[in-house]
Amino acid sequence: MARTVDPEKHEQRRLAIIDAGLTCFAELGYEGATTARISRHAGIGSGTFFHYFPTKAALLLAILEYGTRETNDWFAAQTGRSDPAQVVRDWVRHTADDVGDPRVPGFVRAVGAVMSEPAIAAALAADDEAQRRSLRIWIRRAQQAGQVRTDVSAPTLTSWVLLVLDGFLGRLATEATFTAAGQRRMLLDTVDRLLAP
Amino acid sequence: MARTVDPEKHEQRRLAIIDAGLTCFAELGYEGATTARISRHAGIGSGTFFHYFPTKAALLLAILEYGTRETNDWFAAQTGRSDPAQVVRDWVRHTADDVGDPRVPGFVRAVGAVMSEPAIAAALAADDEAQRRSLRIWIRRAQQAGQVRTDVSAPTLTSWVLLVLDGFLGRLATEATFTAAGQRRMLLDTVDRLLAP
Amino acid sequence: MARTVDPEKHEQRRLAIIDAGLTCFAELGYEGATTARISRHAGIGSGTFFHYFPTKAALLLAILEYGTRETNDWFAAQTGRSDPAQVVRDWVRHTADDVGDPRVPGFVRAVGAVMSEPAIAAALAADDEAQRRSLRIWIRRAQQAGQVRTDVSAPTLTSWVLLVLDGFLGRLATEATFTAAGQRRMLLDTVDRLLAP
Amino acid sequence: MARTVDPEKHEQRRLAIIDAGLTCFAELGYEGATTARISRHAGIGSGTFFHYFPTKAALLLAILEYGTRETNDWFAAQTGRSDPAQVVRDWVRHTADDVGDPRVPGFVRAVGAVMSEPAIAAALAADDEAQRRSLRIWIRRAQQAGQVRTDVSAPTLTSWVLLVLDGFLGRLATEATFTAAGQRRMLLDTVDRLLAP
DNA sequence: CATGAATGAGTCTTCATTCAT
DNA sequence: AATGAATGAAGACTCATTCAT
Repeated sequence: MARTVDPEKHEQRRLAIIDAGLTCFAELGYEGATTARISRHAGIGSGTFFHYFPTKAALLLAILEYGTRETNDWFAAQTGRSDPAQVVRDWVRHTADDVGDPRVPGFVRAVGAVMSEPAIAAALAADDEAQRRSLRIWIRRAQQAGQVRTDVSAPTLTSWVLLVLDGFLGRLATEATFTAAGQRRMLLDTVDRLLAP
Repeated sequence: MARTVDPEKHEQRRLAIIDAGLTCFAELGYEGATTARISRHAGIGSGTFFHYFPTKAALLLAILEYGTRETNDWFAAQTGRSDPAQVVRDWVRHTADDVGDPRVPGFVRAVGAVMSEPAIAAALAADDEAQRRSLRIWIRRAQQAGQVRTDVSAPTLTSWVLLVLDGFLGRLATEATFTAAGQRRMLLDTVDRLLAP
Repeated sequence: MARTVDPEKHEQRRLAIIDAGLTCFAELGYEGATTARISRHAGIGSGTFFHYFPTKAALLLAILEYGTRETNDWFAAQTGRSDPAQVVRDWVRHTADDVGDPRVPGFVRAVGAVMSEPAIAAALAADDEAQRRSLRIWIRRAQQAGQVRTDVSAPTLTSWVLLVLDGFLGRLATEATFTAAGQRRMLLDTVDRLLAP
Repeated sequence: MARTVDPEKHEQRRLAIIDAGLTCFAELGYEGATTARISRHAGIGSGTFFHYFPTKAALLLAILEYGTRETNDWFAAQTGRSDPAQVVRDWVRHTADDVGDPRVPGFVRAVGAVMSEPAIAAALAADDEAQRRSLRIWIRRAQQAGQVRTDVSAPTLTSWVLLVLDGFLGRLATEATFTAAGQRRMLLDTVDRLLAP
């Protein structure tokens, strides 16, 4: 009996749709990116889309979860490292690399507009929470190691590191001359200044 | 011949629509905020909206221009001051006050997603440019006065101050516990650290 | 006690609106001609329109009735003439002159599209009937005088004269090179051929 | 991979919409015929309409082009005939048959009012030009064969034959007692009189 | 499973008409 | 009487989602 489903091909297509969604959302915004256009971009029929995602919002959710998982994976890989301040710096660097993908800033802006949907707001919050939780751990350790200022609580410092990364993303989307590569050193310097004891 | 227009009432209503637009855009996003809902919120009929703004996009533009004008007015009022670093700090404080209006962060996110419309993208760029141009002048003066570091060019420093303010706005929208009032001191401290020689 | 109404001015304005309506309907079609535009064209406020005509359709009706009255007046002025065939020819010539006004063909086309409104269909029928009734009398007399063929009934011949005039109007609207002045002689010749015994 | 399109059914439906459009435009005028009503008449959903025609104007255009193509086909089928005057008469008869469809006069009137749309004006002009061009050829041949008068140029005679046909259509729409069948003989006689040397 | 045609709810926008001044 | 701001009903068109093939 032949397998009618090829799980590998299925996953491949799923990723193709996620990729197309990232691109289209970034270029056109959430509402501007029609399921038909995303489907065409992914090389599938307009009805096939709904074999992979029950709704358009579900695709957005999947993209967000994908990002959350990557965050978790990255931090999981740092387990056991001994220089906490360096882990924080590495995370900043890692994020700066991620947003080298020119679609990311556009995507983030696109998503910002759909927070009326509770499911999406929840996913965004979960994504943020994932970053904050992991990062906070290392910041606290860095404080305990005397590498980072202690006049401000670890949760607050964490928010401020994320704040700088958020702003970094925003500038990339706003100023044409502001590039991830060109401003990377300044980014690290700014975070250092923010955290310096 | 009786005058049928009461210019005062007209301006009042125009402002009411702008206010309703700000609220609705912030809560529902640009696409989510229907003209019908904005009209209801402003207490006018659905057709009346179009007596004040020819299109929905024009309302958004008007809100943006309103903000740009306020920026220009604020900087115009600083002319002649002698402590440039203090002007920069005052601007940061002023911005922090503005975003005390809880609608502002939501609005900014909402708008970020509509950059497909060239007219809106242009208005956003103009708004950003207005801030950057004025702020840069004072930052340069602060550099010349030795109040601010000179290892980074004034335009870049300007971008980074705006980056912090952008990120500040973003955090307000993302983290429920992150409030403008509570983080105001930290904001000023961060900008000080960013600019310190 | 001052007269608040100046009947002369009132009639003047009424005619101005009728004229503006003729122009706008001709240029833009019935639906395309908004009451606002007609009012502006007539030099009055958009609300004033409705002091003179209760609805937009009523304006169209008034224009049609104006034409009907002119037709009746013209025929009334021919009473007592002794050469019936010449009266018919004069009517044709008179009509050709009327449609020299370049708005007339456009207006007729515009009106053709609104026959769904029963009131307008009735007015158009009345206008046509007015022409047919008067013209038929003279055609019958011309038959009795042996000036016009008798193998076809007077009512039918009347319809065919009107048919040629209708077609004349249509060509003016369709062919740019077909002008009232240039085709006038041909028009009379064609009617002569149509009626020749 | 299953074919999801049945081209036959697609064409069938397209024709159903064209037919419904013809009926609705004729009865209600261009503006009066809403896409919703046309869709209901064609037995399809209101959104389906736009799978077949991108705009309402495009439907009108399609109907007009359909007529133009029929005209061209008819004349193409006459190639090689030896009695040019008879071809002209046949064309007149053919047209009279076409307008036996009681929707045609209404449709023509309806369309006359939409000449503000340049695309539609162009299609109407193209349709007229198609008729004129083909008809002119045969009229010129008839002149050369001595069957038709030569005191008037072929283009002008062509316009006048079309004028009579236009007027015929108009009368059908205006006078209830004027029928295509009843006036057919008179139509041919009138054209004969118009063209007689 | 894949497809794309079909659907209709929902959007922005227009405009005849009303009415307070 | 004149004005033009206000109104809301209605229309063209879009698009997420369904379903027969």
